[in-house]
Amino acid sequence: MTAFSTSPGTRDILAPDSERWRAFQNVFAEVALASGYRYIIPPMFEDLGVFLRLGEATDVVTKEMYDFEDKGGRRIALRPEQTASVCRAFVEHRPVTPWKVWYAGPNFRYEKPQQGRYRQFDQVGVEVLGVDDPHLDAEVIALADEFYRRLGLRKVELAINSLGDAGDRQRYADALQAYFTAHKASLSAESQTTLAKNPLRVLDSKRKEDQSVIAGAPKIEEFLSPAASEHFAEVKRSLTGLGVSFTVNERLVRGLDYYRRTTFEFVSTALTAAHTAIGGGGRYDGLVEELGGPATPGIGFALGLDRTLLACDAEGVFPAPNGDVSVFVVDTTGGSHATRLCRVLRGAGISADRAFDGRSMKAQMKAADRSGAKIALIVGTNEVESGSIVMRSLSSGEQTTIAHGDAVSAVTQLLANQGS
RNA sequence: GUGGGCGUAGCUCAGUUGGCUAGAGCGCCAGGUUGUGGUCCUGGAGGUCGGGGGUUCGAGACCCCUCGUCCACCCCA
Repeated sequence: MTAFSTSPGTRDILAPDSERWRAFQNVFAEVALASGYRYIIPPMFEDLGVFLRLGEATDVVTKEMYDFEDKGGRRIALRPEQTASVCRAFVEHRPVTPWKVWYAGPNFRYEKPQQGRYRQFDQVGVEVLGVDDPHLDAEVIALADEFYRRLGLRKVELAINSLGDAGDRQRYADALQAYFTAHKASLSAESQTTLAKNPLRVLDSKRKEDQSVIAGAPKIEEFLSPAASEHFAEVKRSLTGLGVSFTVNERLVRGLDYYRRTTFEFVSTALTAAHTAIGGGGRYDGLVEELGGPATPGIGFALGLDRTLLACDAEGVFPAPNGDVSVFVVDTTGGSHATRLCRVLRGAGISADRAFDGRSMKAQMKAADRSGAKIALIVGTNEVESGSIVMRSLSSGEQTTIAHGDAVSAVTQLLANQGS
């Protein structure tokens, strides 16, 4: 019989990585909660239509959607991201604005896996609905910046841009369409294909043969309305005031069609792989409306958990937390003493483990060593007769005999001494 | 979806132009140590060589297909 393994693009996250993931999400939760964001848990699948609003020209929608028909005949899709779900939730519940939420969890995209890219991938992120103020844009960006700092990352660069309002964006897209069409012959075959679908995305091409054409392309700046232009200027002023360094990248258009005005992206310069973007986001004024809600401005970002952790590895920061127990109980009399001792210790808030199956003392000591415990409590026939326990420091090898009832206090004291 | 590399023990890998019952290190189990781990020594368990088909007297090695994985393109976190 053939054993099963995980589906392509998915994997088991085992300890200690799994504990690192939890710690990662905990740090993000702290940062978000400190800024007034509340936790939201949207469903992992929704009506396909929710995600079609991401834009008909986006690959996420056209070729990467995990969609299927459920037993009730509904068109369902596993969420490829969470922004659309949050907006749908906003329309459904109509919370008072500003509505500030944060989230963490898996998304699904049917792509070919490679480094830093999986079919099931985790993101953490925030969204704010109902606020147009450029100071919010700065707050949101600064929040991501603060999070990276808390992880210990230093080699993260922030690029920002403004795509203008819907009208600006459209006029710019038209201008790009005209420009690139005029220079079509000089573009790569891939970019020519892209041009037909979304001229903005041609700016994103990394191909060498496209660079000279891209360099001469019209700039978004010239198409921004006075309002959008002033909004962007205020975002930049606010960021500068916060001490968040950034560069303006006029070619930063990002992959999802719903972006308006402010867009931003975080890139790790410590990563050498193909995917160095570890987070990004922007404004999506108009998305709520498209989902059937009232005209509502929105902004948010999502950070890729995998990629950010890869960046952490590259910088040698944010290691996995220690998951070792404090005490390991060795019982050579059958195991019932270990059962009771573990219960007492755990009840007192001291993490404890023990061996099973009546293994030899040597084997149990080996297990104790491997457990990473600081202390071994040893109960053999001698100890049972005298009502005592041997307490051994696994680092120094020193051991003392304590009274059976003193286990918690003696262990607490020894741990305190070794803790420093 | 396209292209390339790689699939041999739990892990990392070696296996000469195809040739005995497929190896190493680490890990695991047991013993050396009749109550005590981390070092050392000895022994042991564990592999349908990703799967299927083919060539051959003979295939882990060669051919075809397939699956998986890694990397890159596309795109994105």
